[in-house]
Amino acid sequence: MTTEPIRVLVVDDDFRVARLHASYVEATDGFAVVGTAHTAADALRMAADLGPDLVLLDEYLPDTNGSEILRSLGSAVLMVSAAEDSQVVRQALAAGAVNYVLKPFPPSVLIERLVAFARFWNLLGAGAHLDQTGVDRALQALRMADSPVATARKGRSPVTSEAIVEVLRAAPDAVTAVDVAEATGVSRATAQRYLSDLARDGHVRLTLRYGTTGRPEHCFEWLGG
Amino acid sequence: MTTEPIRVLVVDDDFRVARLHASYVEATDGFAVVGTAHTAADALRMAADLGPDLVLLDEYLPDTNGSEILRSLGSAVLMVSAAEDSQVVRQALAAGAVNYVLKPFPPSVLIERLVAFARFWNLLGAGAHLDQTGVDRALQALRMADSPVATARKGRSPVTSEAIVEVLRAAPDAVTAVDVAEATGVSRATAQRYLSDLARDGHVRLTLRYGTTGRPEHCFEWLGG
DNA sequence: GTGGCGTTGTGTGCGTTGTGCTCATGAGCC
DNA sequence: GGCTCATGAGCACAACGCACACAACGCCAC
Repeated sequence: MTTEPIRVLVVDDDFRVARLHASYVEATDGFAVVGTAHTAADALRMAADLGPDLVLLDEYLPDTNGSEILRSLGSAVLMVSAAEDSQVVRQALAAGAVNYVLKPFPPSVLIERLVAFARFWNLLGAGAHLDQTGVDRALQALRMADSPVATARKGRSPVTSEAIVEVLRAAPDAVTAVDVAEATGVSRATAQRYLSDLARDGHVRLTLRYGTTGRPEHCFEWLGG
Repeated sequence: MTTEPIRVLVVDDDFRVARLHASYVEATDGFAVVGTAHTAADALRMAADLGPDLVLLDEYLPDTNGSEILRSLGSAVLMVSAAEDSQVVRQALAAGAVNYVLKPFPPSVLIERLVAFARFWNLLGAGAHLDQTGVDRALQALRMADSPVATARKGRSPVTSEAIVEVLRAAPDAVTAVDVAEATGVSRATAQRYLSDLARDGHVRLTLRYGTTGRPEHCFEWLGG
């Protein structure tokens, strides 16, 4: 699992912010910061010199906008910006940013997305032949962090969500809704509500237990993240 | 909800394939084909002239590779390619392709992803301010079509259907209902229910094995798609 | 050759069991 | 004190396995 680290170039006009982001990257398993830039010109030069796998790019730079140089960097780009205008976001994502993080953000938001990117990167790094399913799995891994587990979805409580995820993490293998209900103390119906959310967002793998008569029971397995 | 259509440029070296893909695009609500190109040079020129919102790009072009011009097109790119090498796929996705469809594919695969792209596009087109949740929702919409939800028929489970298709894909040649039942864990009756559905919809080829006494056994062979 | 018979796998009604939805209730938050 | 919102109970139905009727072959006697 431990292949060579993903080489990251951090770009932000504010050198303190850049240092902060770099520290987040360094703190994430499988990542290494290879450089830091504060202007678009520097970013382009360093990207060409260092050939990073990923660039953390700010939208607001002193010489030009981040989205202007996005295509010229020659590597994957994760936008980190305070630009909330949807046109700007759409432009950046259409131009090829793999993700878009709005400043300010807690460290976990960036780290989770880095982890997701790493999983995506490694899934496609095996060098083997792929089918459509393999491509889709990789893309889904990339999007896994986009719906945080402690989500603020309608009718769902972050506390309960956290408790259920904790049970799934601790479980050695697949568990049923009833197992989760008993372990957390919530009712079966509530456990199923949260578990089906997690399955829909791809955080857990859903399998069915056959063999007994009656409708098959759902088994949930945590997929990390 | 019906804003102006998404303008698409179709690029494929084979003009028949390009025409086919263009017909898929035209058949999808909210999309309009603004041009067709067969070489990388043409694609670049037409992209600059027409300013499409989305480019359907083939990897294999007579003058250069699709991923080479991916960054220079100035619009969102959906890769349509037969290149199964994971390095190529990773390169293209890192360079900014919003999706990657492996040829050959049934029309539904492309159309579903186009619809997903339209949802993504419109979610970010409102022009309003966004928060992180809004960005994530848009990205999630883009990935919605990537998990092929197999069946919506009454009394059939998508999960079971997926499991059975997986066995059929993995099988080197034709398998019987009992083989599928043992491999997945479902009963023979259930396996036969799903297999006969697949056969009726034309996803598997059904052959009969004679020679032994008794009723001939059905053998199922995956047909791709 | 042909019709009856045994054999083997297929298809379907039925009971069973778990899921997901709706609605009313109790816990927080102004 | 009214409001929202997550939870639990109850219920409709979804999706299995089981068992049996039936279908489609090979075999053999005539």
